[in-house]
Parts: sequence; structure tokens; C-alpha cells
Amino acid sequence: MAKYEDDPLLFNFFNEIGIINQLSQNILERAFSNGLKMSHFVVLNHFARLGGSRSPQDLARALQVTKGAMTNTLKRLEAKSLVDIQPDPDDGRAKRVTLTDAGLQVRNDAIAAIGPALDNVGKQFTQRRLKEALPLLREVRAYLDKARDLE
Amino acid sequence: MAKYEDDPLLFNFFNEIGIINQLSQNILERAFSNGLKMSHFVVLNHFARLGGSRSPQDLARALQVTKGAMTNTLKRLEAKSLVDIQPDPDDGRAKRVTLTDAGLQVRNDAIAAIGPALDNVGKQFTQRRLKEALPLLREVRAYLDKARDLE
DNA sequence: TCCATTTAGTTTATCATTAAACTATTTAGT
DNA sequence: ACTAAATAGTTTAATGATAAACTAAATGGA
Repeated sequence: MAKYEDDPLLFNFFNEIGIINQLSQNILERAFSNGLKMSHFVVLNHFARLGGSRSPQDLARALQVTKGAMTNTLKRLEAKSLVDIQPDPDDGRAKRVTLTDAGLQVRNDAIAAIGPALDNVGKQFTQRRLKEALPLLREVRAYLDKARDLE
Repeated sequence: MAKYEDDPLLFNFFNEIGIINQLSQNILERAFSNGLKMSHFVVLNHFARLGGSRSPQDLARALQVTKGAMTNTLKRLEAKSLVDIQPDPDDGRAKRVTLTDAGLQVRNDAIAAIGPALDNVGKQFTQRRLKEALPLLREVRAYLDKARDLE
């Protein structure tokens, strides 16, 4: 069996992923105004792209955070009236979360604000190269996601 | 100018990166014993691969965290005797950090522990595909790193 | 029907991280 | 030599995350 000291390919792969994540989150978050956090933006963006209503648990699963983290995020979004939270009429345990008009506005503003930052990155890396990398990233993500559930 | 609602390529790219990061960190961290955290492992691994001694500031820069975060990480590693920290004889402001034998052992144990988890990933994704993706990831990382300093 | 199990959401304790303020030391320009 | 600026490291306050314990409601098998 290969030792990972000698064969650090996967290691390097995850390492690059980790650093890119940290740097990109940082750059994007700085472009946001009103102290909008990445975790908040991600929820707003999820709703803006997919529409409809979701339960907190659905959101937690889709966005890969714990229920506790989602409770916290939604509490802050609700305090700013960026989402609306109502009891689920069909399930006494659950809630239904929807995006408010204000929430959509904040999300759209955020998208606009990060445009310039992304433009600069886009200048450096051709659409083609990024597009070529996406399928592998998606597969790795899907695999890790499944692996997590199986364990 | 393209709107990112219509052209979410970079967005998707960073999104996949973010989720892969979260999942991979999670999987690896669970494989560790003794409550070894990824942030701690990364420091131990850095020393194990590159050897020698480093200042806390060097480590912070290399591992892309703030000085404060590194202070915290090193404090915990030192408490477990996994690193040795001495004043820098040549610079009264600085310190020199080195890996202890115990630190190297913990790192090697961790590498061994994550082997099986990585084996499974390795089965799904050929060396070739991962290898092909690395250059782009490295370039993106290098670009973001530079962009951060310029801003 | 009843009870054990599962599921949704919250809360708590612990911890990592950042940004910013602060101390101490070194470096560099005059 | 002096002083201003830069640098190394620590500390603090705020935030976000997790895991685990907990409450409440739904589900499903006997």
C-alpha cells in the first residue's frame, strides 16, 4: 500500500481546495456590505436560485451545515427581515422558510458587489479552463457527500 | 457586463470548492484520534514535510491563517508537547518553532489513520484526473493569494 | 391503541477564526 | 544617534461552527 508521505496527490488536491476556499471566501466576504456573512449569503442565494420554501433542516442538508448552525443563521436573517419563518401547517415539528423581498434585494446587491472581484479572477482564468475543471469537482463533491452518509 | 445570475461559472466553481473543502475536512478530521484538529495537523504536517524551524509568522503566512490563529494553534500544540517553541536568538521579537519527536509521531499516526479514507477516494478518481486538475487549482490559489495582498 | 423510534428544531459547551488594538523590538531614513 | 515606520507576537471581542443533550411532534410496528 502506498504511503501518503510518498504519494501526496490527494493530499495536495485537498490542500489546494482548502486554501482556495479560504481565500475566495475572504475576498467575496469583503465585497459584501452591511456585514453580510458568507453563511448568510449562501442561504439567500439558495432561495434566489431555486425559489419556493424550505425547512431549516432541508437548508442545513443542502448547504452542508449542522442544524444548530442553520438555527443560528436563520435567526440572524430573520432579525434583519431577510427571510420569513412560519410554522409548517402540515408538520408540527417543522418550519417553512421563505425569502422576503428585502432578502432578495440584499442578495442581488451582494451579487452586484462581488462582480468586480470576480471579473478580475475571470480575466486570469478562461471560461474554458474553469469549465473543464467543474465536472471533476462536482464528482468529488458528490462522492464525498455520499461517503459521509455511508459511514 | 455579464450578470452573475446569468453566468454563474465562477460562482459554481467556488461553490464546489467550498463544499468539497467542508466534506473533505470533515472526513479527515473524523479519522484523526485524540481530538487532533485539522489546523493542528496542518502545522505538524508542514514541519514533517519541510523540516527545520519556522517562526509563527512564517507558519501563519504559509498556512494562510492570521497571526492570532497561529498563536492559538501553537499554544495548543505546545501544551501537548508536539512542538517546541524557543525565543529567536537573532530577533528579540520572534520565536522559533520546531517539531518534537512526539509531534512527528502524532503526524505519522494521523497520516496512517486517514489512509483508508483517502484510499476510497483514490479508487473513485484516477491519479490522472486529479493530477490534471492540480495545475489550475494551484494557479487559482496563487492568483487569489496575490490579489489579497494587492488590495 | 400504545409505545419505541425517528425526526425537526433549539440550546449549550467548546473551539477556531478573524479583525483590530496593543506591546515590544528591529529597521531605515535623516 | 534618533526617531518613525515596520514587524513579531499576544490579546480581546465578535462570530460562526460542531457535537451532543434536550424538547416536542410524528411515525410505525405490536
